[in-house]
Amino acid sequence: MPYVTRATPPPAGTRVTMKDVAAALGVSTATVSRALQDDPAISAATKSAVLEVAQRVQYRPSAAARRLRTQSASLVGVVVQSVGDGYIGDVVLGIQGRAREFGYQPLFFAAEGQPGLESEALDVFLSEHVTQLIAVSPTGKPQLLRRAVAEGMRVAVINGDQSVPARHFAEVASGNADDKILKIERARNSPICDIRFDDAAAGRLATEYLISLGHRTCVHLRGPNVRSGLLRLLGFREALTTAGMWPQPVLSPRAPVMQHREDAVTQYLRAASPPAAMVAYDDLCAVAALRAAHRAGWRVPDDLSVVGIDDIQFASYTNPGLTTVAQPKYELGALAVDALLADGGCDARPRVLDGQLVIRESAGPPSRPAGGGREPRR
Amino acid sequence: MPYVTRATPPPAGTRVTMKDVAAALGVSTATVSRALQDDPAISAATKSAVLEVAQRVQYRPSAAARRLRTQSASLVGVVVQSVGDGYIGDVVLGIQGRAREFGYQPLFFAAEGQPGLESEALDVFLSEHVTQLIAVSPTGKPQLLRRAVAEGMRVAVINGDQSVPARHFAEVASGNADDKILKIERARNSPICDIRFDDAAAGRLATEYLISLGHRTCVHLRGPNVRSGLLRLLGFREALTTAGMWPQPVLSPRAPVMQHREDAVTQYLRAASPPAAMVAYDDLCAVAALRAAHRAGWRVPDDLSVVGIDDIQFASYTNPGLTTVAQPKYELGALAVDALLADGGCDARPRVLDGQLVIRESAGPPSRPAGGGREPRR
DNA sequence: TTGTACGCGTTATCAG
DNA sequence: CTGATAACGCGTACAA
Repeated sequence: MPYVTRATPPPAGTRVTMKDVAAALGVSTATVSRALQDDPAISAATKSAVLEVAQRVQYRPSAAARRLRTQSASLVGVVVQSVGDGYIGDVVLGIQGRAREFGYQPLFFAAEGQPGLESEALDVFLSEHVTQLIAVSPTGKPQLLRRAVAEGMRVAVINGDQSVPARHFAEVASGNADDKILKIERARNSPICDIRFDDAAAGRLATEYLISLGHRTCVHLRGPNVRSGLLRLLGFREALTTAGMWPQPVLSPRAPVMQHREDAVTQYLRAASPPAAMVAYDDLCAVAALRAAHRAGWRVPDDLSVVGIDDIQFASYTNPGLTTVAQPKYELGALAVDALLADGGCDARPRVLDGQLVIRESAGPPSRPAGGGREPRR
Repeated sequence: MPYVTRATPPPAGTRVTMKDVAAALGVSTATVSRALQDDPAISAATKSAVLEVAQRVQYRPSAAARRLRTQSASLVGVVVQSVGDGYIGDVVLGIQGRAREFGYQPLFFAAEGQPGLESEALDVFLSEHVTQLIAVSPTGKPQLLRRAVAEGMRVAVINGDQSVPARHFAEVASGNADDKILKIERARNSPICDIRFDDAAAGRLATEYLISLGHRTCVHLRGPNVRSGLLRLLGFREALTTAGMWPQPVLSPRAPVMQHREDAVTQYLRAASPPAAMVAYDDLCAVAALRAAHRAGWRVPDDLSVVGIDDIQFASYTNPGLTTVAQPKYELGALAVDALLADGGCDARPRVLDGQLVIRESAGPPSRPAGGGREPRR
């Protein structure tokens, strides 16, 4: 028999509604509705008939009508800071992929760190009946999040960060101030679920890898004054302490921009002598180190081993390819959705995910066989 | 007088509707509706009163109800292929920024090149009453776009590309086959508006820059077998022809992946001698060239000058910083919105935007002063 | 200038 | 198992 005759597509603007489907079968719209949502109280025969017709006439439910009727949206709002920072991509995919499994649709909004845009994002979400919100690495004030919970939204934060006083870094870099750090870790906002990367563990892992390669001198390139920066430094120190190699130098760029990072590394390299090893706050910092080393004529990894953290998109394209601790980006996104939607979204326990070492070419054993500790010769 | 008493936020789930606002003022919902949309037939007094109350009780219009009533959505669907390829970010911003000016909200969908996802994206858009669609550098079959126009959507394509036979590249690289290229350029889909980067001009600009620096030997690193690749090669050839330097070598990686690109460059470098110059298909190809040069011990830009095209996010972080022809990414996004929304969206003329040279460190004059043409000494 | 009444496409309740 | 009916929140033609 010939292929099903496709109804000619409606003249651009008209919609096929349930009424049309119902009329085509001589049943009521209620029946159609029931068939479409697998209501048990319906005969198998009519159900399949409805499904068949709906398919043939290209029926699509009106999200607006459904939303109006049910007063619930199946939408999850997502605020990201900057798109395309090489890290957000897979997180977005994780969110979209998992949300899809729940029949939810993500509604993305790029806030670019502007409070005005954040506020507008919330207005849009509210208008759209969005009740679930995911904030991806929010950097600014927690204003948006507070307002969101005040409006009755469930919110999950992926890698939320917060400023910490600069002196905490100095304390960790020199003395023993773990208790302070832990206190910061407690400061949580209750109706918000935290999904995060284990920064301390990542710092530890990166450092342990360099130690295992035989390095005896290992420097840290600090990140900005935020909690994740502090925790990665903490992990760095822990690994070194365990190995009996603490203390080691901590490089502090004057500002969290590429140029200052390069400067800090350049300055260090001038005073040091190969071979050395470095754990950078993140891949971007690692890239700054790579550039500084290149300019100073140090070869990577022969003279300087560098390990980054994050595994951004570009980590495999640096020169040489960057060894790094990868964030489980897709999973972070997926878990945020789970936190909001699984089991009715009543599970507010924070999730902490471990990183994974990705070995490329920027770190290797010290070129001269590792002997006892070697002091940089001035 | 004390600050306006804020009504306690509704108990999480309840919505403030027009009815509430109307009741608070003792007017009808029609009046409220009119006041909110600047209907001329309303007294200034009641209008301001309504506005004031609406503001105080945190009224937000229900997008769903409005959509159902007006049968139009103020939504623009956006399909991107891969998020976070370092290029999409600013385009997204341009779309969001301009859409906002029209009171439209972008609805993003990452299709990742999977036809299944593309189809689902369309279903979602249809359900959401989306009638305007933007596709950002679609790679796959034009299936999605065809279906979209069949469903009555207006669609704009940013940097749409299409496969071209591999032999066209060979023809351009050797003979004179411009007419074929132009024919390809004609093959357009009518109800679709094309917003695109001028690939040929970019190829020309990159090449002219190298020539202006004094290079007499200038090689091209080919991209994949798509139209943009062909056009950039064409621009490369035009610039060289004008300068009386054609022909020059065209490197053809066996497959459009980083490894093969590196291999192609490595192979060329082995047979050549410094100094040389190269125009890469895009920044990623340029990065491959940088890596190959680094491994072969050639210094950039002293021994090899490299110019990329696109100016992806990471171009300023390569080692050395990449000189490249920047796409006007934000503007591409903004113009796509204009094409759909400005003047009722009846303007289907294609827009072609020029690139801009961004000078960083990867290209410089040949280290030995440029004399007559120098042949690579085998 | 304002109010009344209706319908957009669904789903849920209540009869049958 | 199925049909009639009401209501979700808003915009608008029509009446006042």
